[in-house]
Amino acid sequence: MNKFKRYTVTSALPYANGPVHIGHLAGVYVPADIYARYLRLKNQDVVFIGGSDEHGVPITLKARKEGVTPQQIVDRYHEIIKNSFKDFGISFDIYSRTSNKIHHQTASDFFTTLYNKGEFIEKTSMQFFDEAENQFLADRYIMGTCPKCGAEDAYGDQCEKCGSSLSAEELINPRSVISGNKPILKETKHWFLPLDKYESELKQWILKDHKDWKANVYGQCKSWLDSGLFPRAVTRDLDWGVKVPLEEAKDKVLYVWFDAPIGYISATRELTKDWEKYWKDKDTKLVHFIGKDNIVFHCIIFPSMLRHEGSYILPDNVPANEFLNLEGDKISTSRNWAVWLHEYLEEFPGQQDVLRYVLCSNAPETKDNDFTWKDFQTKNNSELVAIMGNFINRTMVLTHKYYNGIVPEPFKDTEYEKEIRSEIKRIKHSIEKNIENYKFREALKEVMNITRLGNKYLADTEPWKLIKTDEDRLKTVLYYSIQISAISAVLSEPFLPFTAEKLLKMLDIDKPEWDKAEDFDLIKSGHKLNSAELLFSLIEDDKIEIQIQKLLRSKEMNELEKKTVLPQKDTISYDDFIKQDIRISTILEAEKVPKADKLLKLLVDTGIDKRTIVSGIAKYYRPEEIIGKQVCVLVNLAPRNLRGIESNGMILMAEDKDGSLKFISPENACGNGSVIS
RNA sequence: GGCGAGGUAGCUCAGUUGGUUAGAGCGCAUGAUUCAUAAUCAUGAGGUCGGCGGUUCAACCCCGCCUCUCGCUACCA
Repeated sequence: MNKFKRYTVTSALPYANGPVHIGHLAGVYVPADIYARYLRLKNQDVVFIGGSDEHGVPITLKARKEGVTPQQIVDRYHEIIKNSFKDFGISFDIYSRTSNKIHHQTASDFFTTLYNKGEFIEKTSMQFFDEAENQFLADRYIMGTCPKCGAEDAYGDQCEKCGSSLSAEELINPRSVISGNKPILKETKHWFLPLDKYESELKQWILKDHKDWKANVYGQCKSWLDSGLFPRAVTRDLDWGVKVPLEEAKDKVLYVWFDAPIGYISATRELTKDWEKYWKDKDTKLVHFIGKDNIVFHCIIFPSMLRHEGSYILPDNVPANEFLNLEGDKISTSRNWAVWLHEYLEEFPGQQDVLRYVLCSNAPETKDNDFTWKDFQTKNNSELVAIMGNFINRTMVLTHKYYNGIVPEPFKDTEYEKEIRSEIKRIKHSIEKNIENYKFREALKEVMNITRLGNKYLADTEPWKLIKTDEDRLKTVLYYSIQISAISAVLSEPFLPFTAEKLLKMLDIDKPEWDKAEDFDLIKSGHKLNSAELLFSLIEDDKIEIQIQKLLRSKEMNELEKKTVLPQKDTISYDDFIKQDIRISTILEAEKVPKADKLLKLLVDTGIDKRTIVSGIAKYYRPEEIIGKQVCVLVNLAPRNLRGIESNGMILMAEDKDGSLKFISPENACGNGSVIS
């Protein structure tokens, strides 16, 4: 680890449109914090950077919906996020935000440098423009009728009714979300980062030079690189964000993914005048902690920006984690299926380390993992309390009972003490090696092995018997137990900072350096220990039950949500209705469309003719079970090519709230071609 | 369908360049123990290492096919 003179550690910027939950913590902030705390204990020069990502369209939409400004939205969540991180002990050297002036300046300068070097390519295209509001409309700002399902409230990028991804030009009767007016198409110019040109250097840098990256990270990069990169727009027609520093683009802002990672740099600038050595010196090790959804930005796009700006170093590693699930289901903000950090801090006051411990020991380092409250309780009660808390308590109580809390003078080491010394040394090196390789789960296990070793030591030497038989031996055993306690305070600090602090206070010593934590003289003989307190407390069933009930309520709310029906559509005339020609038809043949997950190719007898229809029902019906079934078919729908097969009509389906589809069939057999009206 | 990551004891996970009886923690069972928040310590039960085939003297590890989970992506009217 001596290859580098200093470290720049960044953690993904949380998006300031909601609070932080355990998924964010387990994936990014807990590991990043452990890493940063460890480096500090090793007396390394380290900056640990965080901040809120405050730009982008979703924030402007949320603001509009609530009738407030985007700034008010981000102010609100920035405060919540920042405070909860602080209370949770995430030890940022700075937690900044991208709506800061210094960030706007930094991002703007960054763009200018790339612009002046001629890195960008410029492209002009037609985009929707709201004349009344005098602004271009992002895809999310346009609504219209979905060309695929006819839903009237499809967005410019996606129809939420049918799930199709769309481009704004496809919408029928597009309207501006802002004014309701019909937008016009207007020419607009944008700047693109030519990732395609960087392909070969990226291949060299990642695929050849960084085989050491985690399998999931390396694999995903390889996948992107192998399938070919394309230029990516770095500007948008919006008014919330960092203004593009060009006269001809004064109504445009930088695309949020372009400005957000620059936020790491801005925050460092805000932190120290010396910021450049953390970003531009070859002797600095840059590490980005992120979740797997961010791999492409941090491994491909941001490094390309850094490299071509010219003066920056590239990340040495990007240890991305997978996702954490909650009680078997995906964590979801919109479904309120989450454990929110700010709520945890209120409901489990003073128990930050329990959550830190559970999230680290079960961190999704190699694959998605599951957080359950039962597991949370077990890990607290039978690991933190029973192993670590218990050993400390035993040591404290014995010392107070036999020597009034005064650390005794050791008599003579036996083979056992020599073993203890070498085992502690091994554990310490193992923790170091694992942290340096981003294996925090394994490192934490070794931390627990320290007090596990202590418990065994006490059981084997039986100091409660020695008091009657061999006091010299007793003094040695207690001395060693106290040293083990002090060592565990140091080596557990990155993982359990609150506990470490409490323990040091009990032992009444200052925080020693990491490298001293293999010497057995952190506390001198004759030193007086403070009174014993419990490091951890048992968590009873009722406390866990409350949390489980809380989640069940979320589930019930979601069920209720499912039962709410869509509002009635606008009134239509009878003439509108009878334009649709719906007939009873019988399915004659059915087969899966190759290379498509959802499609079945059907031959149906409509009474009028026998025709082919392609339908997206493969997830709900198997071909063989639907042959002979009577269904309703919209027969006069314009034909459409799907996967190269012409589909002549549409099978009418009932769609449940969970998205599952069911046929509409006549109660009794009915002649093919019967009209439905 | 394509790509990526996974599928190892009841649960959560390790398994280094293929080499004799596959490991850990928790949980479980039995025994020991009392300094300790019934916590601790010892011992043990429990796995055809997702399935099939191949390479090899030898495969959890390499190759092929299949299957399940997660993510990205394509296809639903």
